Amino acid sequence: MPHDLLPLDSKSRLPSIPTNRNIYHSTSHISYLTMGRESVDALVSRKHICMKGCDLIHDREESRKAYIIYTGWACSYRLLRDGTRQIINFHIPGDLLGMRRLLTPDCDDNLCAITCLEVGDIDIESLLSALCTDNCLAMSVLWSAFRDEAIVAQHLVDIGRRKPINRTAHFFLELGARLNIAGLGTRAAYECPLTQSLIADALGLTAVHFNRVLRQLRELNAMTFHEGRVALLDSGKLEHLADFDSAYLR
Amino acid sequence: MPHDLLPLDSKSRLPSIPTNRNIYHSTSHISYLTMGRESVDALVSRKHICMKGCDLIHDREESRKAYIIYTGWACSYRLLRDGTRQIINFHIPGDLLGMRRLLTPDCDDNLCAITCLEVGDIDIESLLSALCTDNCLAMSVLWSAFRDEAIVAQHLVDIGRRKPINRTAHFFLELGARLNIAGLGTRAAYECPLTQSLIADALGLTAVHFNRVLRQLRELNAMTFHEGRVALLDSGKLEHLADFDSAYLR
DNA sequence: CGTGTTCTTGAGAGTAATCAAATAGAGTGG
DNA sequence: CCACTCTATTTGATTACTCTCAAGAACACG
Repeated sequence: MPHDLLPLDSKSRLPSIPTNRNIYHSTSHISYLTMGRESVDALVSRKHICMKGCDLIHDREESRKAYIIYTGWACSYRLLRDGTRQIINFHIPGDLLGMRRLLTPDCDDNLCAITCLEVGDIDIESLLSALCTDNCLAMSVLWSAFRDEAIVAQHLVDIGRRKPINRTAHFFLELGARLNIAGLGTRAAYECPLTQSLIADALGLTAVHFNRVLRQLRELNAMTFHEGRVALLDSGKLEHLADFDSAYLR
Repeated sequence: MPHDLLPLDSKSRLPSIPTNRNIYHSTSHISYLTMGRESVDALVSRKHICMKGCDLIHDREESRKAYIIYTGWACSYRLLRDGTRQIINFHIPGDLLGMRRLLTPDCDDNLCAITCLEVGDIDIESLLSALCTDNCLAMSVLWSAFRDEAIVAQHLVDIGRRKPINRTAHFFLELGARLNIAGLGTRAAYECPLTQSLIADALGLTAVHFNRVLRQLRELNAMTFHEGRVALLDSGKLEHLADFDSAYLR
């Protein structure tokens, strides 16, 4: 057993979980996801295609637009002075992008298309005025903001306190759960157009070391990531490594 | 010169910053901070005191309250199965707490009082109904959510890609800037009731190593942290170490 | 068939964690 | 006031891990 594997019995330290939790949750999940979507779609002024590798929003550039992804993957990231990059979040179809520019238009995040991207453009001015009259929309945007914050906070915990192998297991489980909610992929496998280098930059590792971690996971028969396809061979093992619970995604 | 100091000339890689940025920003800052505050205060059903070390919100417990801090410090954190802790954010007077429970009531974050805390209780149900009628309030809550997300994202970049000394410099600058906005502390010094252990848990370091980093900063004559007081001896040096820009806090 | 990118593996260096122990301070009760 | 306890801080020595550098393999693309 590798050193990084947490002992199973330490699970007992977790506080017990109220049984009504999931019921409460699945209802709020469905309503927030669906109720705002129509209002958002109504705001889309035009669709456009963004080629792979292009920045949707570039560092500090004043932008009067937000976006919703129809197809393709994107990521938000920040570049440091020493040339390294930290990826803050990956974005998949259905995600709202650039909402933070609504109120703080000069935030530092860059937004980049990982694959060729089909997005709907949302004009910030009309979004702002729509927020004032459409409560469904406001709640939906608020919900999306809280969800993003939850994902980033989870990501922070991952990088700050988990070892690379646990971090990596968590990453692939979270991504799988998100794709599942978006109707992409199955419980056992999904398409993932990210390079090892991109994921390493999200996990705070070097690409070289991330590659070694992937090998460890492969040798444990826990999962594989090959040619843009993730196969979750043993979700139980992965969930144990990752200490994973998908509740925060809903 | 220590190895961790970034060369000054690498600054040139940063894209240029539009000149109108600060003007735009200071206006939006003032309006969002003030305009929602009255609406929030109107929602406070009662004040209460939370003793140092007590949890305001405990892991997964169903809570129907959010809070606003009047005096004292708190932190949101998550515990891992192996007993380690990651602090997600520190909270100072004026901050809204537990807003995420509004829409996702079972999130994992714990909220703990670091000092004796004086908070205003906000009932989630009345907040939800108020949001539907009061646009000032809705914008204020949204603004607070985006700001929290920005802080956490910044924190993520810090932990993921910056070395401990740069991370630490960034932490103390950010904290100083936030306290300044809240009307606490000066540009050169501020009171900070956190222990080294707490800060280490926020920065993803061990307390031992954080202590060594503090010594490095002291030996550089950049800053000191002693007996609950932070002195920023050389902000220029610190800002250079941290690559810091406070725009995201406004 | 070359060119560039991504992936993979090895070897060595440097950094942060761990383990251990001493010091300093705050608070308590005799 | 002083011994005692508990926590926080400080320092040293050692270990383990992750990064860096380097180079080869696999693959896509024009």
